[in-house]
Amino acid sequence: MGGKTDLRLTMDDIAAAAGVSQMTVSRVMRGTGQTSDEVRKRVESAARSLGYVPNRLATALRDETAPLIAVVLPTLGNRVFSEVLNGVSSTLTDSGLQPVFGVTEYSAEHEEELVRDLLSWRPRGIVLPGLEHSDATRAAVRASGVRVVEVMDIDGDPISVAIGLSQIAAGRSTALHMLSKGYRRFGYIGSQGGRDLRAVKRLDGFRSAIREAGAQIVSERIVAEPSSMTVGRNETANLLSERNAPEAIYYSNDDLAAGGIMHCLSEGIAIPTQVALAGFNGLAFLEALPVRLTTVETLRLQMGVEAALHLLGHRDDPDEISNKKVVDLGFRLIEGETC
Amino acid sequence: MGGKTDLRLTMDDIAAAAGVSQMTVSRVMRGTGQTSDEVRKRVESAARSLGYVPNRLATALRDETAPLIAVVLPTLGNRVFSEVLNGVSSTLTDSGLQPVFGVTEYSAEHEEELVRDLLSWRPRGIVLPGLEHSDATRAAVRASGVRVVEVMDIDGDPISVAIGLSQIAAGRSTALHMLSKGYRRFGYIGSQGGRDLRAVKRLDGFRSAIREAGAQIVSERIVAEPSSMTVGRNETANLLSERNAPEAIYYSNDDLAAGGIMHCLSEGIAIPTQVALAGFNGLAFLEALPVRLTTVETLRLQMGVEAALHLLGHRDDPDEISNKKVVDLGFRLIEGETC
DNA sequence: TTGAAAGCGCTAACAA
DNA sequence: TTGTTAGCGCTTTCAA
Repeated sequence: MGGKTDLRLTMDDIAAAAGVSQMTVSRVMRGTGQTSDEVRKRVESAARSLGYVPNRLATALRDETAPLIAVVLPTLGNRVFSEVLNGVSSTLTDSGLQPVFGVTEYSAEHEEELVRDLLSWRPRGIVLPGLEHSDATRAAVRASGVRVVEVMDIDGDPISVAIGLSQIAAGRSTALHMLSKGYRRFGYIGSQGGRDLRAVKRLDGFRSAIREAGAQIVSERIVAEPSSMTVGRNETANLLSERNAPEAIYYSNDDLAAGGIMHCLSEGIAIPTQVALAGFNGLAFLEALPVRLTTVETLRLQMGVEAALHLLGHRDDPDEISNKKVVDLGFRLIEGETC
Repeated sequence: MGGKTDLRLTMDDIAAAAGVSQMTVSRVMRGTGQTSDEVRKRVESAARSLGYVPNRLATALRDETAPLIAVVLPTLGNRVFSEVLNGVSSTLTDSGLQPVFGVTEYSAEHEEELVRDLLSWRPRGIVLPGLEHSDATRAAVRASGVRVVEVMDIDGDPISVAIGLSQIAAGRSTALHMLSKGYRRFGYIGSQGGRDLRAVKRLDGFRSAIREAGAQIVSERIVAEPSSMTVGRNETANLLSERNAPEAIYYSNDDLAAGGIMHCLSEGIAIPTQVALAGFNGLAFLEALPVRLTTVETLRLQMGVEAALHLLGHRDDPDEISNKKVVDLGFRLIEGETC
């Protein structure tokens, strides 16, 4: 009971300074129960002057859950995921919850470990990217009993709630649009070495529609690197220099497609007459390009927002029987000048 | 002491299943102390089969500190900060620490509240953006005793460790380059309504060099919105349509400047003969543009990495006497084709 | 090599 | 209106 030498202040310190019990400090801090104005003022001024910061670890331990929302992201290198994170984060402001996050770099093993790590914080909820997870990951989430939302994709069987769009339908839709413009010979440019499973689904949807129409994909280039405008530009150059080059190119996302536009602008290649292009995501910067890209608009920010609202309990819970729910935010094909 | 109905497993549950004491489970989990192979195996298999997930809240409460690194960001809407976050996050992988973060939206009051919230997790360290913080924020950080790193800027007095670059020098350096090319009448385009204090410092540095040379800034346009290519494109159009339009434009960052390039490409305005442009940051996507922007390269990812390493204790501690340290990562003027 | 006791800082429940 | 007690799940200390 000697003098406190630690920097960390506890409610006991404030209690001593204010001449009340520690429990009274707790009540004043939380504004619960009845406390006389007199005492409240004494406690508040003691807390302020000593610079008391509550210890949420203790509260969380007591409550058996921490005011945290865990967010798993494939990468921070792609705007798309920082937009989802932004949606979660901004929705959490003023809710008293904090986001904790980790990045998998598109690896299922990393995801498994990361999910375990994040769950050990006893978060109020967890946001996962996509619907493909290892059995162990699924089991860990289920066993934890925390609310889960899987974002981005709805083509598959969610653990509980999925919020996103049909990636397959988005790919098909792009194909149908391009086919309607009369293109028959297609190229595809992707990145991440095929580890982005949503991109794979889009390509599947795209490919099936192309085949059904009797048209063909003459070349698919999927590089190992992350996507970027530079990669898109270089791969477009490579693709167009192949003999038997395609009339139209489908890119796995807007960054790559914008790189394609840049290549054409630099080389004086006419769009869409010499080559047609289509992207995916509808990123804001496309508006500023000299040529408007045809793309599929997705609602990344809103996915984060809706996910957070679900985890906060401001949305309907999953259906009682199946314990599952799918929220299709849809997509919109935006016809630009590139096909 | 009845049967456990909760989903949450504790070491007691594992202990019961393995027929040992809870303390033995703790030892096995952490791999400390001596445990017989026999017992270790029993405990490990019980933990695995029951799906035990440790409760870090309890450990953290006991340890008086949580294995967390708190990160404060002005916004997630700007690539620059997600790159810093990425640097922190990737450096933390395999260190056993998790990033928790929050966004201030460039508001000092939000920052104050956010910092208090984050400190209540008893993190191992905290990363703050820039050197300008309210007295209360500074006091809270100091009182908490956690390690702090301030990133992005080194023009000022750090709380402890600052890692970044001289924003003022970066602005001056750009001005000197443009002056050396013979431009005398300048324009400036910024965003965030002047709330981005690093941008303000760059402009100060730019302005002083321009004045010293006897040249002038004929127009400054600072919009309230966040920066984007679209804003840059529109504001460039506005600036160039003013009578008495400038010969050269300095933008507060690359997104805005890239928008300027797009405007010129679309309108057939020759760069740099009709108008010269310069940006700031050296973002990767610039490489893909048809016209290479003259800009100042900064090391966002590295700032995050260095900040995390400091907080992990893998870098020198601040000087014993002053308790402060400044790490100047510098910047590099990249001469493109725009001035 | 294993176990029992105490306590980290907080809050629910009960008592005064 | 205020205070006391017990305990959240771990780990440190001491004992067996």
